[in-house]
Amino acid sequence: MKKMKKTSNPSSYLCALDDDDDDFQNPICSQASFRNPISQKPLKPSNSLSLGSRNRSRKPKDRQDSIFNGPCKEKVVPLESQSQMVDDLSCQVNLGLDCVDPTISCSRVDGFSGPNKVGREESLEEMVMKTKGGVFKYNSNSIESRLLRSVGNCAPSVCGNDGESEEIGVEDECELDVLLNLCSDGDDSGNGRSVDDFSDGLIRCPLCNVDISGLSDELRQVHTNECLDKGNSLSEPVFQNEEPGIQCPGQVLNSSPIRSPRKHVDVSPVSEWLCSLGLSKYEDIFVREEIDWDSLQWLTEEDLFSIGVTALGPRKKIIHALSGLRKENNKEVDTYPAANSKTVADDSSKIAANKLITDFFPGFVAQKRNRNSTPSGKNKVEKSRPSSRNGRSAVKDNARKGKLRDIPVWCCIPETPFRVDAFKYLRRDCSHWFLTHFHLDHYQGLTKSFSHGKIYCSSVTAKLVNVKIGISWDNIQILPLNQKISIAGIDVTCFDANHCPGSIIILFEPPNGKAVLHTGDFRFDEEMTRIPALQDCHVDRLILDTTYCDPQYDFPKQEAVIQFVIEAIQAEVFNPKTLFLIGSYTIGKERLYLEVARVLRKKVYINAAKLHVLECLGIPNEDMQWFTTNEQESHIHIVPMWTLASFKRLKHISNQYKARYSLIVAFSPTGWTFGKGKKKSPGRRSQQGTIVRYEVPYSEHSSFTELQEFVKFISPANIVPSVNNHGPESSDNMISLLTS
DNA sequence: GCGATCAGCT
DNA sequence: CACAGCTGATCGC
Repeated sequence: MKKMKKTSNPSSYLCALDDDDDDFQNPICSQASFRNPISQKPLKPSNSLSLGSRNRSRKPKDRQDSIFNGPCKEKVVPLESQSQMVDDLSCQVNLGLDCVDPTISCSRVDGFSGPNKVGREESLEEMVMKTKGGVFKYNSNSIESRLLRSVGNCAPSVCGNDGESEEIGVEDECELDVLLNLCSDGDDSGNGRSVDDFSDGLIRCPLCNVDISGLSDELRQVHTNECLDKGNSLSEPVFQNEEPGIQCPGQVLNSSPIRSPRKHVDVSPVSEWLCSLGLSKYEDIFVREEIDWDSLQWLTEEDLFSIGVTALGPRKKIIHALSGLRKENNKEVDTYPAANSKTVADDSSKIAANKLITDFFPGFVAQKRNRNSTPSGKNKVEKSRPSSRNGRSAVKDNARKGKLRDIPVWCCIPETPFRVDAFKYLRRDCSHWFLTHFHLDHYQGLTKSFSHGKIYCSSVTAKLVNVKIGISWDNIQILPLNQKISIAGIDVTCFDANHCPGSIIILFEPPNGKAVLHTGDFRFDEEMTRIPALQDCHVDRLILDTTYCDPQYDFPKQEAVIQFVIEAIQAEVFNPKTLFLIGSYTIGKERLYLEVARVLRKKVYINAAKLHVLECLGIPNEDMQWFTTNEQESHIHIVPMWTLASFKRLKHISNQYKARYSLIVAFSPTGWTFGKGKKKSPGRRSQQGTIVRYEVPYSEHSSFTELQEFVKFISPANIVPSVNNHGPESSDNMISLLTS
């Protein structure tokens, strides 16, 4: 495999002292941290730390000075800032390399690996059991364990072709194929004209191929709707190629575009619906009885019995689901007046024909809007909204008209009936919803009323989805790590994304050989390059987490930052009147504070809600012991990130704890610390009175160089940035940065 | 009253 | 500028 770039070049993190007193940097610490290849040299447990055993011998004054001067003092001071530093160095704490004993193996950074580092496969059942029993090991997400388990796991990839074979006949293409290809998401996978084919700069009608570039959005819609109406008269063939969407788990997808003769009754939505209920075995019966979507609604329990669904369980399941369906249909009828039915996509019985016309230009409208919106607009899982002036009424308007928001291209997997992190765009033409991890911007739109099929995610995410949102286990399918499984006839393999607990990277391998790798949010790790499935697979489309797709974001490895935080705390931990605060998200940053606890052998305080969440992560008991919900037991508190965002809030906390603590030291772990104009240090320090805040570049997203490494490793034919993708311009920009 | 959605904010 | 949220207002049921 290729040689990884060393991001922790000591010199790159050295910088001059900040001009601003309030934003003082300690370059000494940064150097100490980055010289230390922590990933190879384990941290030393605190009980054997040499640092004056945590400064017990220091005088009170020294203590005060120490924390205000930065966390760690090194004997060797970089030349450029020595003179400025000297005044501040009032204590001789020697941290950094000197206190690291390379002979002591601290389990740490692979603390997230562990008991599950076993060289065996973990069956789906086992995973479900473990998850349900609350003992699923978080560590099983570790790269090591994952790798071990992946050995021998990955069957020869079906996508190992040269990327040129177009087995789904290009020559068989007809207008309807084109339409269906476009429906599948504007895929550029080769057969048929797709949005990417507009590279001639012209926007063409997907149906008649006439150049409609000169028309406004509205007129394009009108034009294409007219074509659609014409096309509807051929409604029968419209469904001919819809089969991929109705494949059931385990079924082998027929890659030939020429399908077996179709019945006149369209049962595909029914089949899909049955699959979503886990009752695909009754599909044949429904086909035989020619039960289409309409007649489905009228089925009674007696009918079911008479056609052969004799088992009570499935019968009840179907009846229950039908009643929900009817309710929903009534709702839809109310919400979407018949006059607008032409543009209503929310009817599974008309999957293709009634697709929103804007869906035929995936990304286009959204991109255009995004270009008009402020560049600061968060774009993750799309945040394109109409102008804020009358945004709300516009949204309402759209809802009334039955318009659905366009699904961003990075939420769709071409040639599959799958959507990824697309719960904001729920609709009934899809019943396979993948969730890469449990962060709000990825599961937004998912509520306990979800009834759109199955949610596919890791066991940790599954548990959170169940516990925190209230989704029934019936609607959740746990994806095993490093194990190729077949869903709707498409090979799917998941890998640990090294983002937050339960986060996954997903490899989709449709029968056409054009594999799609969706990273979700991820932090690249060299270990990923040793995953056989990723080594062997030719990835046609890489849907990439481009959060930090800018060379300025070249932050250090997590281990280095963890070390920095540990040292910073160590430098002051002797002082019982110091309160340490570490920021975290709902999930995320666990590795940081758990490591702090383990190395310092100090419990950290979390509130009950946080404990509840952590219990879902399958953290081993030996690690759970470091958490306490009794705040008296700890002076290291885990708090939400935004608590640390402003000194105003910190002061509020300070006041609350006036009696107990005279000093607050807060750590805000965020990659943005490395933004423009920010100092390249592992701990940007600022202070107001008795409150000290470190912004530490602890990121759970890939740095720019890591992104480059990953792209080089995957060598995809196409890249689709999933973050900060405001349209072709920004997308192309990011891609050229990555591949330069 | 409750859940969902959204704007504004950090 | 914004990781991944939170808070409060509003809306629909």
